[in-house]
Amino acid sequence: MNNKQITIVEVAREAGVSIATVSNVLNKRNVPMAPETAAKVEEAAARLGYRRNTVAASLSRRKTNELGLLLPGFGGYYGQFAEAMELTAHRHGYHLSVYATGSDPEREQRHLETLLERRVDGLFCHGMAMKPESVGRIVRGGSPLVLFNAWEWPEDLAVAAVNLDFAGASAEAVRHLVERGCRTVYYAGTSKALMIDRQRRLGFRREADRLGDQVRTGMIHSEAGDPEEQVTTAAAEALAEGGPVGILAFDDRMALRILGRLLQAGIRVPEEVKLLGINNEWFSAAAYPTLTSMSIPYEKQAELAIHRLLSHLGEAEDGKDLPQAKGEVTVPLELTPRRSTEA
Amino acid sequence: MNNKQITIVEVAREAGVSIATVSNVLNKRNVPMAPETAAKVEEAAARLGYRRNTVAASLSRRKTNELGLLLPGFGGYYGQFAEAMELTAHRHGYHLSVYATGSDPEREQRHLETLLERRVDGLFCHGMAMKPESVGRIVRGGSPLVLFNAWEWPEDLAVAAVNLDFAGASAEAVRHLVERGCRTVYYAGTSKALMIDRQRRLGFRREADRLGDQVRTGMIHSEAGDPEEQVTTAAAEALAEGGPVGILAFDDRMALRILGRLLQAGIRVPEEVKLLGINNEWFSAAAYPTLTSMSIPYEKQAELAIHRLLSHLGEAEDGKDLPQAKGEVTVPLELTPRRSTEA
DNA sequence: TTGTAGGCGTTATCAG
DNA sequence: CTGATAACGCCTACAA
Repeated sequence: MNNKQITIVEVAREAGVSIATVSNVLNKRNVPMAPETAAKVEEAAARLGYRRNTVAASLSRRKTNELGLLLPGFGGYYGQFAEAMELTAHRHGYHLSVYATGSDPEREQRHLETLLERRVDGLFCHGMAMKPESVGRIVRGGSPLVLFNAWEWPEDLAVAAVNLDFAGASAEAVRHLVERGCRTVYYAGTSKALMIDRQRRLGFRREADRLGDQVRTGMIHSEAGDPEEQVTTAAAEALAEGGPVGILAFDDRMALRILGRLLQAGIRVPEEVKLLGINNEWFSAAAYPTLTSMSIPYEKQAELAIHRLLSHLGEAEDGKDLPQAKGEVTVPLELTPRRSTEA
Repeated sequence: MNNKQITIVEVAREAGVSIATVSNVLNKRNVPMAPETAAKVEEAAARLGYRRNTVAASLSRRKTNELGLLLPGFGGYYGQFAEAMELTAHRHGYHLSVYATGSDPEREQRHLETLLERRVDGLFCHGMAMKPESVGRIVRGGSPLVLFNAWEWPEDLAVAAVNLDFAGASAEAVRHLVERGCRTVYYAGTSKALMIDRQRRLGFRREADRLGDQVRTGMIHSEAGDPEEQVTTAAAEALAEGGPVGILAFDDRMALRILGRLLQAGIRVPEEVKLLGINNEWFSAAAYPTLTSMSIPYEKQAELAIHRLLSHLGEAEDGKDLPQAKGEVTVPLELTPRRSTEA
């Protein structure tokens, strides 16, 4: 930070007006004013190379116009989502800063506390690593919080929650596989402790139950070892009793890894095994064969979240008339069929 | 921002001391003090739920302890890099905020201006979309700037530049392919206008020249159409005159796409075509066959950059004795051999 | 239409 | 060791 900072005081002196006038001109406030006065100020500011000091402004206005977003990481889905959030926030006049926690409770806590101390106007958290009670203790009385994919979280902790409908997506995926002729369908997940995995299992199970004995199902999780390995073996065995076999992977990354195993085992996709993932990342269209996936409506998610936060701040732009402005919303994914599940 | 904020004034009243004392104990400043006074303050702060207001502190200290990082996006390499930067910054007592520009000059400019107005203590930019003159005009007199992968940029604009040695990596890749028996080697790039692509071409060409007629080379760019398509056709033709053929892709993403095309065309990797990318992203180890790549020393890059910035701020932690603390550094990549280039 | 003055919440300098 | 008090740079009634 420069020591010889130019302030509105200098600009005022240079322009021969008062600091209030400078402030008004520079912030384009609609106070009546002689055009020449404004011009004088503009020119003086430009000549001096004046740059607004937001920290002073924030302190004075008790508002920072800054938002914070906490994510487990920047890669894949999260990165895409962060960009959508950034854009949406800006469209509403806010600046969004993004941080990664690496799913580490300590890093998460540090970021939370720092942002609260910075008095951000709002906070978005995706996949919290900390326990609800700890979050509550930290966040209480601070900036409002909007959560993502927070099923089973206490209502009063956040002003809203925006959840992706992973359960619905899983169900749709199962249907898709069965419609394509799969008599056996596997879900290859990660840890059963992960909430996003639980949601997928839930939808998978629900649809399996609905389908009854039209289809045999199996669920694989990482607690029992390498899921890619397991599902490949399982699929190979099931194949012996008649195919094709369907596999729903936790996400596209896992789908890609499974694809590698299948090819390595000499199993043909989609002829013998049909495979699909979730997230629709770029490589799903690049892989060979291309991977069917469930895509995520990033813009919608972001718009929903920011709208809720702003409406909480009392800045709802009506007109839009989005669903109820607090509580929990569920956002559906969309099936994007590709070669890996073709008939 | 809450209206009924608890300030050190209330804490001071509650503890029955002055605000100066509160400030001292809360910031653990090493002023001599009665332990009981400190305890009283701590307790009062806890009881009242006091939370430090960094914006006021920043204004007063003329220092924010905040750093900003601008990236084209959050995905892949950039995301990994951002995480390393965040961690490194924290290790040095700073908080790093990350922003994506989408390689859009306007978004980039907005972020730059916002961060400058926020008086961040330092700024990191990776792959600027704006022209040097514009950046100079905006940044002048503001927070110090460290650039990444900024070849041919004016010296005085930034306090330092940390560049990846893509030229060297390309050269090493060519050598690797030739050693593995490739008599024809292609570089599949993107736009020739992209600086990071130019660097790769440079190294590729240099090594090709050095090798003389030991090897035939070809360079492909997106200006002439789909590079994945082109390189696949070219490789198929070259194959007719004897293989194996080597392909160095612009990055792992392109390598994965090319891999898909090759497999689709029935070309065997690595038997007929040997393929390698740059960045060593996660999927390079997941693809089938696994992809050879050049990995990036994220931590080193981050440490170098932050160290330079801090040393510019006069906070160099000596001892370390890193190379000269300003100007340009070049960071080498490291070959990570995998199946796709095996003999 | 423009100027004055009192915050905003902390830090830091000096006396006591 | 502790407590006033003047910055820090800007905003915003309220006055002129």
